[in-house]
Amino acid sequence: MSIAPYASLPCSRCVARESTLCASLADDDMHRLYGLATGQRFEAGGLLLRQEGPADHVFSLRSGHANVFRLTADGKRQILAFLFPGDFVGFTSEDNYHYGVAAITPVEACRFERTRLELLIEEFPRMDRKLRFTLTRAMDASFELLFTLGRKDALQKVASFLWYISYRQRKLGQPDNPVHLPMRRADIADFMGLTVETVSRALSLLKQMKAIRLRSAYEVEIVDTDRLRSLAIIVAEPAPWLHEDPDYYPHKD
Amino acid sequence: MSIAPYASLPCSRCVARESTLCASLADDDMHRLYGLATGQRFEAGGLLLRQEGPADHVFSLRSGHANVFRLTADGKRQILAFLFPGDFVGFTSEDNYHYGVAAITPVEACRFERTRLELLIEEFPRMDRKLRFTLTRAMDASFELLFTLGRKDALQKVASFLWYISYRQRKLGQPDNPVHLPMRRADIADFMGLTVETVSRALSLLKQMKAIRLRSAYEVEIVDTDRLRSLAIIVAEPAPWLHEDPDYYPHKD
DNA sequence: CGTACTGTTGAGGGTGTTCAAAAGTGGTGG
DNA sequence: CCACCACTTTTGAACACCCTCAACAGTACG
Repeated sequence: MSIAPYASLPCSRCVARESTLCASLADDDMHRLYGLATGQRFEAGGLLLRQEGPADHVFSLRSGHANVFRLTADGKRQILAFLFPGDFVGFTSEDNYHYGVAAITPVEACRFERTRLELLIEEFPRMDRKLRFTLTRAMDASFELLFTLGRKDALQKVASFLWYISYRQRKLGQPDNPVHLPMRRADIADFMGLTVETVSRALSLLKQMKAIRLRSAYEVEIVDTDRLRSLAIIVAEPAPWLHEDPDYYPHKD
Repeated sequence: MSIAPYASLPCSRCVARESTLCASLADDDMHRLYGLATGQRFEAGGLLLRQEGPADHVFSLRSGHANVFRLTADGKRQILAFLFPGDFVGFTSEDNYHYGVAAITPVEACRFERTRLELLIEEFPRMDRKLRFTLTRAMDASFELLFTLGRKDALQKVASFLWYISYRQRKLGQPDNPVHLPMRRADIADFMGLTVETVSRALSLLKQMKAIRLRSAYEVEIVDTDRLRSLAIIVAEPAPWLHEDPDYYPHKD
């Protein structure tokens, strides 16, 4: 039985090809990973992973945006991360997810069964390494957010957020200046540990300070880059969330 | 040249033997890892890693406690994690550490050069896997902290903190009830995004509620476990409205 | 054009911070 | 052993920032 040529796989034209999971396989091996993938589409609001559900799947985003969130019984929500094309999500050390993942725009994703994926990884140790590097990046990003939540005021938080989204756009090869926000104010608020009103006020203040201009509620133009950066107290460039560039690490594979 | 028998290595009696890095090697291979290790001691306050310094080393804690912190030029500090015996620290995707690591009690640690460690890992792919699992756990813990910082009030934060330390003690095989705090109030405050005064007030309130008793400033007895747990909101209750969703997987293809 | 949802703006109140001082703790030397 | 000192913790009071509640404005969609 002959193997499907790489060029015939959707993977050959997928944004995520160079990211995380997929990037660690050579063209000739891609069909192995593709064979495990279930393509899925979600409407905005659709749930990729359910909080408290069995932790048996992993997703890789091909297009669209999603958020990783955590809810309590009393209705409080904390968004733990925003997912962009190329990101993956679902690895956890728990038996059940302690977070949910919801699409905030229409999403296309590849779903993998974790047990079968782990078997494949065992066959291709390079994947192990790649995943480790990506998780290390995720930890760096998480530290960044921890600092933001713990030690910045509302204005600094919102400035940091805009800076972060701008950065993510650039990492996807898009222009970084008109910042397009795929999420609602409520999402921004739950990400930064604020309320919608405070987020709105902070944006108005940034506008009034002439640091930004609001083309629409979801389209932000950065006018004064220095001002915004100094407000964000960016000690370090926010590490991309679960997204990998050309290997930084000293040892190539 | 003969190989040192495992029993003669300090590793055979080390707390960290079953943790992270070290656990992924068989007894007969331990000398390889040990050969890369530089034993180091730090007094309380000593710096294992310097924020902004070159990211070229990794530490594994054999004894004592440390914190991972981040400072800004204006003096604000956020503690990102507390380290216990068996923990390791130092992997990052950046060229320079965006955090520092300081001993809060006397610390014994093994220091590894990252480049040489990576070479060893390449030889023993099991280490890659083990590190990945450990990093996944670290991400879970980080998510937990993000939720705490973003969506809990002062009392809940301090309750969560006590619960966490109690948990860490249990995981080290120690009794979990008299909670011994190796860190100062300022460390707790900088971990939970509060001030020392607020931490102190929260502890006094917990004492007044008869949830805890303060044997000394650093020795906390949990009197009312249920009360403390419910304040900490440790496990998010399964949100009912999430389980009603008819189609978990909206679109198959 | 009406409806529902989302975002913005305003006013008042609560929680945590800031500033300040007292009380507790540990170490050193007389 | 006590006195003294430096440091940490606790407690108090006033203030600031963000949240809550509320009303209004903007936008999308039928």
